[in-house]
Amino acid sequence: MSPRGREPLTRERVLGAALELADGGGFESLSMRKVAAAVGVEAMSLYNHVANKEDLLDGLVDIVFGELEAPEPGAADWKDALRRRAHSMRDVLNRHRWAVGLMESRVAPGPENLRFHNATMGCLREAGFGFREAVHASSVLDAYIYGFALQERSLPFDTPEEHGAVIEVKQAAIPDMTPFPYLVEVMTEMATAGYDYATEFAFGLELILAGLEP
Amino acid sequence: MSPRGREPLTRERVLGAALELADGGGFESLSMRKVAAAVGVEAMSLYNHVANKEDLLDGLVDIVFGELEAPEPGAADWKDALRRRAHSMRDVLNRHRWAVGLMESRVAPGPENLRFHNATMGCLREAGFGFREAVHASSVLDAYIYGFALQERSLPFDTPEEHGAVIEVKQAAIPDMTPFPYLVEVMTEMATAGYDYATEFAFGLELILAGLEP
DNA sequence: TTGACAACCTTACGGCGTAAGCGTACCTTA
DNA sequence: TAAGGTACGCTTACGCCGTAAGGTTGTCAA
Repeated sequence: MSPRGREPLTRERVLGAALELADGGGFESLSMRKVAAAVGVEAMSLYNHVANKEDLLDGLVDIVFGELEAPEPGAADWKDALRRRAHSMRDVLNRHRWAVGLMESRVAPGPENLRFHNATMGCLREAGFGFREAVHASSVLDAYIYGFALQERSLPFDTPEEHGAVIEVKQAAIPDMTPFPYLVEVMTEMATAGYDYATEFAFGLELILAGLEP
Repeated sequence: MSPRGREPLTRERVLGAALELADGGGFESLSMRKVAAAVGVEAMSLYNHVANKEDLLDGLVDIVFGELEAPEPGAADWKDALRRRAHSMRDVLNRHRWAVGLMESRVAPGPENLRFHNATMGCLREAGFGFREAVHASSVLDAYIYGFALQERSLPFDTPEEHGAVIEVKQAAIPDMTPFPYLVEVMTEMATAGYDYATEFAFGLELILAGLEP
């Protein structure tokens, strides 16, 4: 039980506060001191619940893995299962943009990580993919999904209006665009017609799914 | 001219030293003080040649863009031009693994960045792709390439022998793998047969290229 | 000769991750 | 009830980090 009435600090509370700070946009400035302040404690007290900052990040990444919709091994429509898996990953990675580069780079994979990858391989194997083919399929899908999330993360605007404004600023900052006529075309076209990431994502995803067969 | 005979420090020398440190594996611990020491100067002296650390990173990223093989607008075989572009990107991103997450996230794109993207769009437009289709094509290709590089970067081994060793360690660290039979299959299979990134990359690339037509 | 300027310097500030060790409230066992 | 152990919070301190402020010095143009 907790001393002095305050409800007890746990690893879950620490990770929850860190997740909130990271999602709030302050991932690159996320620090042990700020997490500690968010849970009303001094920095060093966190070390009773996480081994170090790396361990804290491992915990965050596994929470994100837990939010992903794992495909069901043995699903009737394996292609649709993979489609829904992909859209789930894009949604989740957009909620937690800081996580994009970290998902597959943890040395110590957490339980949700294992669960998710096991389900993906299971779905492919049960759909009739051979072992090598299943690895190929998950590799190309994940590369595309993470790569798309990476590109989507790096654009500093969300609405089409912001989009246009940013492009104008960028164009103004570059002294002479005449050597790059094809880029000028992209920028003017996008400034007027906007850009829809969801459509773009679906295009590439369907292209890849169409090329996959057991 | 330089005082005291020592050849003058330039932005290029600063970026060169920083690139060497980053490629040497110390990107996450790259600091202004270390770059300064590498060029025989105090940290604050760097600020005569770069605005700040962000500007230094912008410079590094543009150097990497400069190493990429840009496709030629109007190439006879546009598909092969894109294929060579993709392999060039994988090669370069493997030489500069720290750059993977940074390439498309710079607020201020450098001249080599502009040159490369202009060439890519030009190659697609001249191959007969409509404007929207060209954007689709470059989006799916780049997402795949960057995503693949991201996954390749995060694996902490290079040779098949190291690969096996790492897998054994990982498997030993996880208490009970029985809930994840499909993962066990992957790990044992890979430990014996190894894993070839080049083949894996080519598989996905050809799948995507096969699905692209003007 | 003078004065401006560029390039390198020292100093200092606030923030970082975390090692070391202290204090106190609680639980177990005698 | 008393004694000892343990869990969990705390303070302090170290060596890093990026960079603001401003000093020094060697080289030029006027």
